[in-house]
Amino acid sequence: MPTPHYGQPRYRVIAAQLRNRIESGAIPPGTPMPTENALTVEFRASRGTIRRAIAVLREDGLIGTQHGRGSHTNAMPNPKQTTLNVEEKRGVSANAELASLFGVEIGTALIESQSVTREDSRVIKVARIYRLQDAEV
Amino acid sequence: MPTPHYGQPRYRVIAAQLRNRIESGAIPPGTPMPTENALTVEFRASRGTIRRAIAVLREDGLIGTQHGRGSHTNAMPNPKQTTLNVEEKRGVSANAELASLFGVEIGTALIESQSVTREDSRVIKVARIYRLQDAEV
DNA sequence: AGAAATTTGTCCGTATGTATC
DNA sequence: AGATACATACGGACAAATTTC
Repeated sequence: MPTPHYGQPRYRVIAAQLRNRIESGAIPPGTPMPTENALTVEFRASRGTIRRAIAVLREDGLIGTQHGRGSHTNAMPNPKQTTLNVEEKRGVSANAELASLFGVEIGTALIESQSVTREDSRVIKVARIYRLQDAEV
Repeated sequence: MPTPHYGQPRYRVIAAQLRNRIESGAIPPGTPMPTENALTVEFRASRGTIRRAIAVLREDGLIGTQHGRGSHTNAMPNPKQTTLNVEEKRGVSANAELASLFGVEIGTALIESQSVTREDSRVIKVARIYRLQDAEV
């Protein structure tokens, strides 16, 4: 068979279909994936191509694979929806503690960038990062 | 030829040797890597094995590859050495601002975890992450 | 501009090694 | 021990992007 890969290569097309099955819930979290052999039959693709497709899903964290056992869908790390952040920058003066850490005088100008993480609109984490003003992003 | 991969598979051994060449400066940043064909000759390995070794280096960010052109070593993003962190946790009381963000009363106990990033022993970044006490890690 | 050569990308088939059941 | 399933490796073929002539 020739090897024309118009647009998307086969392994990506197969990966997309498998991804669909997982994200749609057809293969629930924690359940085993079909074996490589079964997939070669279903998609009429060589084992190498199937393995590449599986590798894509593994890199994306959708499945895990164990030697001799097989692949299984992962329990999604974020079943709760909308864990997003917003960021905000402002200038602050170094207090005694920060001044000591940075090795500068008290009152030196710092940049504080704050990001807030929410889980279902509830704030669960606030991160503040302090840098000297001269630092390149 | 048989395919015994005692300990490390061939593609990892080859990747390690190439990595050495890059990190030692034998192949300076920004210069082209040997072609896949040249590497198959040098290491007496199949092209597939060579390609896997190259993929390892690419995933590690040491090289870049372009279709039809070849691979080239990357300019290291951090020529400065020792960008490391230390972490430290302590309990704090929510001030007005944090209390407002978390939607709790002023004075509520929070956990502050602080990490300090240094570049050549100089502090360049201080990050503070605040969470509620009930949060799971 | 166009053809040829070079180089990486995809795919197949097969064989063997290694871990698990 | 045997069967099953994933891991590594080889060789060959063709596709696609780039460079060279």
